[in-house]
Parts: sequence; C-alpha cells; structure tokens
Amino acid sequence: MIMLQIGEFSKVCQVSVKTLHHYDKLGLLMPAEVDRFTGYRYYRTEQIDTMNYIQRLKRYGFSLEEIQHIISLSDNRVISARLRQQKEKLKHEQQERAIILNELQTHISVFERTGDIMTYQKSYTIEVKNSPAMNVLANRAMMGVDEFGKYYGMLFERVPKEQVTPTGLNGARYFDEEFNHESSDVEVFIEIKEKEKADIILEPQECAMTVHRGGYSTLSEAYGAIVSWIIENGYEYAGAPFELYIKTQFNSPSPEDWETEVYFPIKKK
Amino acid sequence: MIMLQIGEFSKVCQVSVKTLHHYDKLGLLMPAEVDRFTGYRYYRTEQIDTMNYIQRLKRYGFSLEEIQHIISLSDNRVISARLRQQKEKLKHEQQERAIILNELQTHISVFERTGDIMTYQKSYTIEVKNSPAMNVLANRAMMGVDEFGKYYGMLFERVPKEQVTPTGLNGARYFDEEFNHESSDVEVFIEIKEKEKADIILEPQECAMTVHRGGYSTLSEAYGAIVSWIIENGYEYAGAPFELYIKTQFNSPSPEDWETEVYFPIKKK
DNA sequence: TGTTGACACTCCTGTAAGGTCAGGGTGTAT
DNA sequence: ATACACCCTGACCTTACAGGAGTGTCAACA
Repeated sequence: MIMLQIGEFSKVCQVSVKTLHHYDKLGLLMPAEVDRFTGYRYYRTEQIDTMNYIQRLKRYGFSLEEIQHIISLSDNRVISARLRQQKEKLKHEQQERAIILNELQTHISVFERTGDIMTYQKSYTIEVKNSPAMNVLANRAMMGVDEFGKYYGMLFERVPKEQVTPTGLNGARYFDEEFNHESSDVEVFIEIKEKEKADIILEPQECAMTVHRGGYSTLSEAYGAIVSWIIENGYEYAGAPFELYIKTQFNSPSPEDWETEVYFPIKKK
Repeated sequence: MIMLQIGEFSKVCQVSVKTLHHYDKLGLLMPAEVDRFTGYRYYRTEQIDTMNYIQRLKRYGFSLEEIQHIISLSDNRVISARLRQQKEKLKHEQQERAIILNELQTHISVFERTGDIMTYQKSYTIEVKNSPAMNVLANRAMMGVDEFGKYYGMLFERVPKEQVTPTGLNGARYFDEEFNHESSDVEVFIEIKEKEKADIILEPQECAMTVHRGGYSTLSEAYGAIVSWIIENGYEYAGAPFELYIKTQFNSPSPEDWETEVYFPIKKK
C-alpha cells in the first residue's frame, strides 16, 4: 500500500501542511494512518479525491463545518437541495455586489467632479411637511429585511379577495427604535382606494421628510440625515418613521434610479 | 451643543454599540467627548456623516485599517486612485465568482444526472505518451498566477522584433515542487516555427498526461489525478510538469469550454 | 429618600480558517 | 558524526466585531 507523507500529499493537493493539520484536528479529513510513535501522518492516494471534493465545496462557499456535514450525507436528494440552495445564495450575493460596484462607480465619478468625498452621501434635502393621508392594507410582524417580499405577497393576495384597488404606493413603518436587519417590528402596507375596506387609515402628520435615491443599503444615511436635522432644529420624534417606495426595481433595474421617501413624524419641543 | 449618547448614536447610524466601542478603541471614530468620571461617550451629530462614510467604505470592501488610512488622506488624487483600484479589485472578484457559480451549476447538473458527486471531478483519463517536440520562446521567473499575462506579454513583444512565427500554442512549466499561488518558479513559453530562433527546444519525453476541461481554479484536481496515477502505476517523476493551453478565454468566454493539457514527465521505477 | 429600569462602562472570551513562530523529534545521506 | 530535510505539538496572531459577566450612572417614580 502506497502512503504519502503529509508534505507530498500537501503538494499534490496544493494545500498547505497547516491546512492538513487543521482538517485532521477537525476530523474533516484524517490521514489513513498515523504512526503511533512518531505521530507522522500518512495519506492514501484515494484521499486526493476527497481533498479535491473538499476544496471544491470550499470554493462554492461552504464552511468547513457544512462541508463535513455534506460529506456525511448519503441521500442524494438532500445533497442536491443543499447545492441548489447554495447556488441561490451565491447568485444573491453576486447581485448585491453588483449593486455595490455600481455605487462605488457613481461615488468615484461624483467625487472626481466635486472634489468632495462626502457630497455623494450628504446631499439630502430635509423638508417639513404633512405626510399624505392613506388608506392601507397592513401587515405588522417581526421580520427581517429579506422577508419584506413575503409579507407584501400576503397583502397582494388579499387584493382580489377583498376587491380593493391598490394605488401602487407601498411602504413600511418601523416600530423598533433600533433597526435590526434580521428582525425588527415592521409594518408593511399598500395603499388602496377604498377607505371603508382599509385596515388602517393613516392620517396626515407633521413630518421631517427626505427622498433617498439609490439602493437600500444606503438608506441609513437618509435616516442619519433626518435625525441630525431633527436634533439640530429643536424637534423631537412623534411616532414611528416610515418609508414610501416611489421608484423600485419594478420601475428600473438599476438601483441608482430607485427613489424612497423617508418620513419621520415630529413635533416642536 | 447637542450631544448623542452612544445608544442613540448607534440607532441613528444603524450600527451596534459594540461596533462603536470597537471603533473607539481602534481610533477610527472617537466620540467628540468622553465624560472623565463616568467614561460615557458623547457623539456630535456631524459624526453621523463620518460614520456613514466609514460604513460606505466598508461596503466597498476596505478593511477598517485601510478606512482609517483613507480618511486621513488629504490628497484627492490619492483617494481617487485608491477607490479606482478597489473598483478593479471588486470587478475581478465578481468575475471569479461568476466562474465559480457556473462551475457549481455544472456540478449540480452532472450530479443529478449521474447520482455521483465525484463524477464531475474525477473523470480524468490519464494517458502515457510522448510530449510534443516544441521550439519555444521562454521566460522563466518567480511569479504569481496573476502575473502570467504580463510575462506572456513580454514574450509576444519579441515576436515582431525577432521575426518569429508563433504557432498559437502556449504553455507553462513549473519548477517548484510545491505550487504557490503568489510566487512560484515558473517558465511561460510560446511555441514558434523557427527552430534556430528558439530559446529552448523541448524534446519529446515520456509523460503521463491528461486534459483538464474548465477554469483554472480546478487545475489542481488534474494534478492530483495524474500524481495518484503515477504513484499507483509504479512510475516516478522525471522532470518539471507543464501545461499547454489548448482552448482559453480567447477561444470561448465561458470557462467550462477551456481545455488545458497537463504533462508530467515520468520514468519507470 | 430609596428603588427600579434603562442605559452605560470595562474586561474577557469566542468566532473561521488557517499563518507564523518556537522548540524539539525523525530519517537519510554524506 | 553531522548536516539537512522533514515531521510533530502547542501557543499565539489575524478580522470585525458579538456575547456575557460584573459593575456603575441617571432620571423617574413611589
């Protein structure tokens, strides 16, 4: 039986000896034999395949722990499902990064035109105005940002059933003081024409408001701008802030065209 | 002067208090004032902008250390250059990931067709044959994989000067036993017709050889397959292995169409 | 004036996937 | 006998924080 010392095995697989030590300790890939006296590790040539498989899964973005789990699976359908899921995750990440890349691109050109690195992000104009009156179907729950779509879906399912007419204006209210990406107390809503069929009638209210242009990853900048305006102008909060999605992915594929109105109910101190 | 306590500042900026502690310790974003007796941190509203800027740079993929450095820069040209460089890096990463995604896609479909997770990667047919005789222009140096293009460029520059005729066949030889992605002793070469003008004349040699189909991130699997074949069939190494790039990005934009021949000089033990 | 609850502080440990020593044993060739 | 390549373990380092323990601060309410 031909056995490879760790150094040779590491060269063949093109991974470091340290990595092999690490995998051994984790139990992810253990040498076929270990000399009881010297502790020397010996690998079999078949283990090269396993190693390649591991490296492959690593490239696919699995953690070592997940890899260990996947390797232990025997049901092909489960493995397949897991791979497909990972594929969706990678796709999603690709999209996110494409958006960031676009933002960086825009940032660079604005910066080179204005000479001010901050211009791009602090160009919010804050207005004081009454929020619009709206009759809405609403759905309040603890949810993460990724689940917005799901909750909107639930609202739109009610449209034909309850014979209401959406105006096309959608939004969300945030009831938690602190915003958490994974889970916050959020109410998503869609405006409808029929006042009598509405879940909630949102009355006009004095608000500090601004328009955020661009993808949602930078929305917190709009919030920051409003909040500092509120503080500096001697107002205070008077309710849950909300957003209206004016232009979204349904209007334009590129995030820099999107528009979101951010409203913060306020009152004079 | 209005000051924000850490909790409020964290909500406005949508970062955790922990993060603010962390940035304070690093000196990346220090509170405008710290109570000398209680240690309480107080932030100014202007610092919201700075925080947004930091978060932005973070999204662009800079490390906190780099961000600290960038913020300290005053020369706009330097900042601009740094942003552009980062943009290129992100672009490059996007491409790499697109390739991986493609690979995963292929892997899934092969797996679902064959029911064997390994099929996709271990389908190398090893042949014993003589490597082709070649007259080549060559360039040997310590280089990283990312620099291959540069060294090929240097070779192709010589083509008109030295009036040689490339056949279109290119390759690389690896002189280091252990392959290192950042720096290895590599010789890149291009085949030419004119024997008398060649830097090196590669003589035919008995080799274990296989064809690798797909992107270069999985080339080590081909090496693994050959090496285990060599060991199991009682041969041993007899020189530096090399690759011939048969189909590359110039033939097809999608990596799954690429073809690389891998040769390992061998002799019977 | 005492207590409660929200908020703040510091310090310690942990994460993922190894890298980088330090200190020492093993095996073969000269 | 010694050089040199190769192997071992164990401890600490990296990034960007998160979590928790134990303790202090502050304003409001009884």
